[in-house]
Order: sequence, then C-alpha cells, then structure tokens
Amino acid sequence: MIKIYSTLTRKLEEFKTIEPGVVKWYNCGPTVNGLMHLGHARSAIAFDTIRRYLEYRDYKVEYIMNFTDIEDRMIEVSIKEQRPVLEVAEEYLSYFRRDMASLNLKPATIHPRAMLHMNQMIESIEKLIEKGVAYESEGDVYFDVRKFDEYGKLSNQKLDNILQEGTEDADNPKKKFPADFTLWKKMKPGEPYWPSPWGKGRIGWHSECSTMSMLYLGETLDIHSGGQDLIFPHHENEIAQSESLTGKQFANYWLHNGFINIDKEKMSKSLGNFVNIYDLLKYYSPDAVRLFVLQTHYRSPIIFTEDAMDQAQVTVDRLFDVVLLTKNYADETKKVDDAKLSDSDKDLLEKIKKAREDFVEAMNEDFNTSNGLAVVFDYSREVNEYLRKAEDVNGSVINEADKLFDELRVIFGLFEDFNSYLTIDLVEKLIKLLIELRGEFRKEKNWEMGDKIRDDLKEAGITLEDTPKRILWKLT
RNA sequence: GCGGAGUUAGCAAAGCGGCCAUGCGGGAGUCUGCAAAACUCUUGACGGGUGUUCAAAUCACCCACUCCGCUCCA
Repeated sequence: MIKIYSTLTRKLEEFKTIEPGVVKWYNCGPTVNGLMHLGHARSAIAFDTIRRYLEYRDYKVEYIMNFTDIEDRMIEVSIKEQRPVLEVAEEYLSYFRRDMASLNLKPATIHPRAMLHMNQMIESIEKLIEKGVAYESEGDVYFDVRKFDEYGKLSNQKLDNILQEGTEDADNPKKKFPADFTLWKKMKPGEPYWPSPWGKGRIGWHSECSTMSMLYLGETLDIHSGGQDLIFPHHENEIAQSESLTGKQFANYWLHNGFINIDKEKMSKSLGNFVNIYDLLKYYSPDAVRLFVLQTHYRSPIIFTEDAMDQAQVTVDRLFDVVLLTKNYADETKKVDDAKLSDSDKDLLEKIKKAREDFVEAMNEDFNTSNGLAVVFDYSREVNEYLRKAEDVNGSVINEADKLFDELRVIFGLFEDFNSYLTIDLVEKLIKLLIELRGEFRKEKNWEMGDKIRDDLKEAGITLEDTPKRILWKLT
C-alpha cells in the first residue's frame, strides 16, 4: 500500500486512484522566461522519480506538465529583449527541453502550453461568469473569492487573514474585494493580446492549469503537484476556479516539494541567487545532481553547497562502479539452477529478495527516496562482497543482482547512458592493445602466447591477418 | 500579525516511543609486486530546559534560533 502526504489534509493518506491502475497527474511546470535552475530541477527530479516509481508499481501514469509561455514575466522579458513573446518562449522552451533531457527527466505524456489554449480558457471564464462567481470590470475579469466558501482550504488560511496583508494588487479599485484574483487581464499598449468577449487582453496565470488539466485529464485529478511556493495563491486559486466550475473535488492528492536554499536563503529568480542547470552540469554529472536531490525527502528543504554536491558526485561514482561490475559478470543466458547453488549464491539471492522488499517498503511511505537509497547502498555492498569473496561467481545469480540494479536505476533515473560505455571506440582500443601485446610476444619468439591471442580472438569473432607490412583485423 | 516546516555526529540526511539508518569524511585492519577498488571493524548525534513514561532523538509544555508561505517564483 502506497501512502502519500497531501497538503490538503496535511497527513499521510492511502493512495487510491479514481480509475484502477491509472494515475491522472498534473504537475505545474515552469514559466519559460529564463534558464532552468536547480530549484526547477529539484521539483522535476522529485516528481519524475515518484512517477517512475508508480510506473514500477504497474500504474499507467498520465503525466501532464505545462509550460507557462504567456504571463506578465514573459512580457517583461519580451519588452526588455525587444522581441515577440512567442520568440522568447520558443527559445527558453528549447533550453528547458535540453536541460530536462540532460537530467534524464522523462518527457510528460503531454506538455501543454498556455498560448495554444486561449479559446478553452476564455470558455472557462465565460462559464464562471455565467455561474456568477466571476465578474467583468473595465475589461478585466476577476474571480469573486467570497463566492467560494472553501477559499483558503489548501493553504489553511481564513479569508480574513489573507486580507490582513492583502494579495495581488489588493488596492486595485476594479476589484470588488481585495483578495479577488485576475482571470482575464486587459491589454496595455504594446503588449501581446488575444480577442475575447471582454475586449483585447490575455489570460490570468491561474487559469491555465485549471483549464488544461481538465481538458487532458478530466474534472478530478488523482495528483496535482508543484513547488511549495505555489500553494498560495496559485493552487488555492486553481481549486476555487475548478471546483466552482464543476462542483467536484479538483484533485485528490496535493503534492508539494520543498525548496533549495543557498546559504540559508531560498534560491529564486527574484533573489538572483540561482544555480543554472546548464552551468552546474559543467562540473557535475547528471547522475550526481539527481542523487543530490534524491538523498533528501522531497518535502524537506535542501541547502545547496559545493561540498554536498562533491559528496554526491563521489557517492554516485562509487555506486556506478558496482553496477557496472555486476553487469560485467551477469550471464543472462542461464537461469538460476537451484541444484547448483553454493551457500554464498543462496545468500546473495536471499539478499536480493530482501533488498527489493525493503526498497518497496521505503518508497511506499510517501516516496522516501532517502531510505530507498539507503537500501540501495546496503545492497550494493552485499553485491560487492559476493563479487570479491565468493569462491565462484555464478553468472545466473549475478544476473538476478543485475536485474534489481536495473529496476533501481530506472526508478531513480540514474546511469541512463549506461550502454554507451561499451562503444566501438573502446573495442578498437582493446584490439589494438592485444595486437601490440602479441607483437611483444612474437619478438621474444613466444609463439605459443602469440598464437593463443590470435586463436582466442578468432574464437571471439575477430580475425587477425598478418601481412608483410602490418597486421589487419576484422570482425567475422 | 496570520499560516506552516525545521534544529540529528566533521558534512549531508533518514528515523518520529524501546534495537541498525545510510552516504561522504576521519582512524585501524584484511587483501596486495605496485596501484586502485572493495570488504571488515571503528569514530562520533539527537538546539536548551521542564514534564509524561518502566522506557523519549521520537510525546507535551516553555525558551532560543533557522527557514518557508501570506508579492512573481519549482
């Protein structure tokens, strides 16, 4: 049984999907007005890993992650850089895709973009006005939060308290009530616009996620996720809009990841203290970044330091060593034959089984990757011990160990470029080395060793031809 | 002011009533022609106080400090 902590109830809940075996999940993606930074990456890696785990547990995950490409901040960049919003969006979107691929983040089932869903959003706003929960005011449209009784339920705040400090331009005279939020924003001169029943303008930020999630996943989602900073007002507003529209619960589980801090201060665009993924990957491997993030539970804050990143790099490199060793000694052509097992074989098989169970147990508890990794480290030590100390290495047993490593690395998204380690380039180097060694033996008239190398290579499918000028080799 | 999270060994980070985390690092050892790796043992922790309990890092209360949200942010 998988347990999930939901922000809405503030406790662990048993995970049950609406439709058996299918997870409908909407994750709030980034605004593409800049490069992907470690904060985005933390969120993306955490949820990517949870998604991979759910898939491992045989769920079909319909994972939608949007890109916000039309919004105040997009327009700011557009004006600053003197080029159309669409062009800005395209550029940063391509950088995001690049960085996401570098971090081995699985693409979402669909990555919808706000700009391409204007009509649907306008329709949603019209319906909200028809229902009497939204109103037009001088070309703007606002949501009337007093019409939604449960406003504040996600962020656990009462409307009175929200009002104390006010919200988004609280003193705006066009609003009936200070906490009302914008659904449609009238254009200002020079800004991009779309036509609507209320005149030229653009969508308010909170509309896109409601509209697009319902469009692709239906009126109630299993999971809705994002960074903790989105709880208020973004997700609160999404709930207000969506539930007013449908009368149904918008999402059953609300997941929010913790922040990355630098020097005890939140990493954010507004503070300008963020670490770009593109730059970070010049110094650390993608695996190190993933491990760095996953060592901490997804809801806890992470303090970024170079020291911690260095540690993650060392750790992941060592883990890779044993995974690679295991792969080298695994024999997938043979099945485990109970009659031929030594005590150490049986012992390892037992440990593999136990590790798999312990791992599942750890992850079932609100996706505790920290404990999950502890299981992996214990397990890798056991495999190392076997590989180095067992009287005979049984290829079929090691193959079982390799299978578990494969399962684990797929879930954590580690060592994806695994197969590229055995390249034709490496084969060439090895063959040249053997030819050189054989040359040394022949110089010493050690024909026996020289012939052994030639014969064994032929056995392996590589033929050497001794010609007067040089030695040629070919794959047979 | 309101709402929330936290303070665990040199560093990172789980645990959330009784026993082990785990990773990086430090020390010793095993192996060993050299090197590297690995394995074993070891080091060392629960912010401060007061309670509850047979038993507390874990529960309650108080104090101190930190961070986050209430404004664009993952």
